[in-house]
Amino acid sequence: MNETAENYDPSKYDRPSVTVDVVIFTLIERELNVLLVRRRNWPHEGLWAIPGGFVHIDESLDTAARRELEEETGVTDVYLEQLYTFGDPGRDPRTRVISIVYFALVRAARHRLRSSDESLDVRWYPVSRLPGPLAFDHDHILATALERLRSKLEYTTIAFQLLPEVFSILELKQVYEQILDEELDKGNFYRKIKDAKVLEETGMQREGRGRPTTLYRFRRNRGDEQFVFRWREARITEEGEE
Amino acid sequence: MNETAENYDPSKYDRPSVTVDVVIFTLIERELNVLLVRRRNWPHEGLWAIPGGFVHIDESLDTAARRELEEETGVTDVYLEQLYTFGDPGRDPRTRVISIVYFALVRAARHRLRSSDESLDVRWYPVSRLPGPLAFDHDHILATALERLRSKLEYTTIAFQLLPEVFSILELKQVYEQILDEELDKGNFYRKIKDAKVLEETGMQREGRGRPTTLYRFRRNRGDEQFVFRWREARITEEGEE
DNA sequence: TATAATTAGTGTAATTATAACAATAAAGGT
DNA sequence: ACCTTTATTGTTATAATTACACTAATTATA
Repeated sequence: MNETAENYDPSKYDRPSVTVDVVIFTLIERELNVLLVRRRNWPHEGLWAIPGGFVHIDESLDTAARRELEEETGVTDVYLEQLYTFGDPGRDPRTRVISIVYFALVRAARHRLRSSDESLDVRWYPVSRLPGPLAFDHDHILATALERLRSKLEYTTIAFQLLPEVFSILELKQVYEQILDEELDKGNFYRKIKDAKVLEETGMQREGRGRPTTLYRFRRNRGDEQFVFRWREARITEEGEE
Repeated sequence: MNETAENYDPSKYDRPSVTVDVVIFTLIERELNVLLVRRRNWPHEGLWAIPGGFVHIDESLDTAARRELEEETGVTDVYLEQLYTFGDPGRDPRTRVISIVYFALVRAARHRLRSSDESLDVRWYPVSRLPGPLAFDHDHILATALERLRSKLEYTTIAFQLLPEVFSILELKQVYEQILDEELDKGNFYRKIKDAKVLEETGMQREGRGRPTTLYRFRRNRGDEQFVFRWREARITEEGEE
């Protein structure tokens, strides 16, 4: 990198602006929702956008993402990973902006949302019912985030990050079904999850009508390390025979 | 993003420098090699580093990566994908530098390499025999790139990008073995590759001692789209029984 | 000319994974 | 008693994975 940094002349090369944006997902009423902010100013005033802001000069990218996330939702302990960096010239009509985009999963949301000076409004939208096209290239960014979420669901345990501390296996199954948009077999799901040994019994039960729901907790490895286990039950479709 | 760009004051926030670095892999004598440049100046003078440079204000990140790649190796038609963005403050002692890192696969390399003003030397190194620790956080970056390469080998066709236009199945198998660092079964490999229908016979053969080698060509989908097929034969190891 | 060497490929069978769906179990409510 | 609800286990067919043995085609060499 920067083999030429020592003879760098700021007037020779303009530096681009660098922002972090965070695609924040949560479940509301069993539906996958994304946090959007409504723009107050030009360009795209009135359109909804993915929240974000400038990277401070002395903070890491991860820290910047966590800060943005907390500023918007107030939540601190969440799953966060870097998604992709978007930097086409012209994606922002004001100036060259390079956005490092993160995606975050927050637990079932009853978070106070705070709209800032620059936004008219902040709210959750179901990903299947967005309020029209988003600002900038944010439709594209959101599509990328959804793709990553679906793909990681199949070989990691990120789904747990969308549920409360304590949950039932049926609730977990519903998360998979909602995000992958397909029905899964009850019996096979139970076995698969149990065999993966990623759950821990809480001893608690939830009662209502019917057999009481046994409640589990996600068994953390150490720190935030993701377990690796492969879900499947969605086969790769082959091209037609020849 | 940039909800605050309209009231942006350049003197209030310093802008970080933005570079693209490119981890360039190739096969030399059946071994996986990476392109490194030797630093001429402070910091880390004399150490080897991953090539890269500043993003021009009017070029996309992909374009910048391709430009860097061509400046270093002269090659133009290669597989390139964005890897990750590294931006910890302090990773470069001179100033805040955010590096968007790409990784590239080039075909068996007999490329003229050009060392620039800022580097003492440019050359390929086998990834298993690097010349000591690399400059900056480049050991970490290289490890990330290798991880991505290995992982994508298992469910995409990127391995083809390391071979010449025309190759034998056994040569392809050797690429997998070299990169995954494990032996694969000959018969199963033949079947798997043939069933995937990603190869096209060239009609050509290569003769030597033994049965003549039939030569294939990678059957492109359209453009650069990667076929998706899953290799496997490396099982996820379970934690010990309980 | 036989046979060793080398690369290419097919056969077979055990094991494991996936998928569909049927059946049983444990509660509370009516 | 039996209906409803959630939690489970059983069963079976099909498909994928793996290991390893075998056949095929050619050139080099003893």
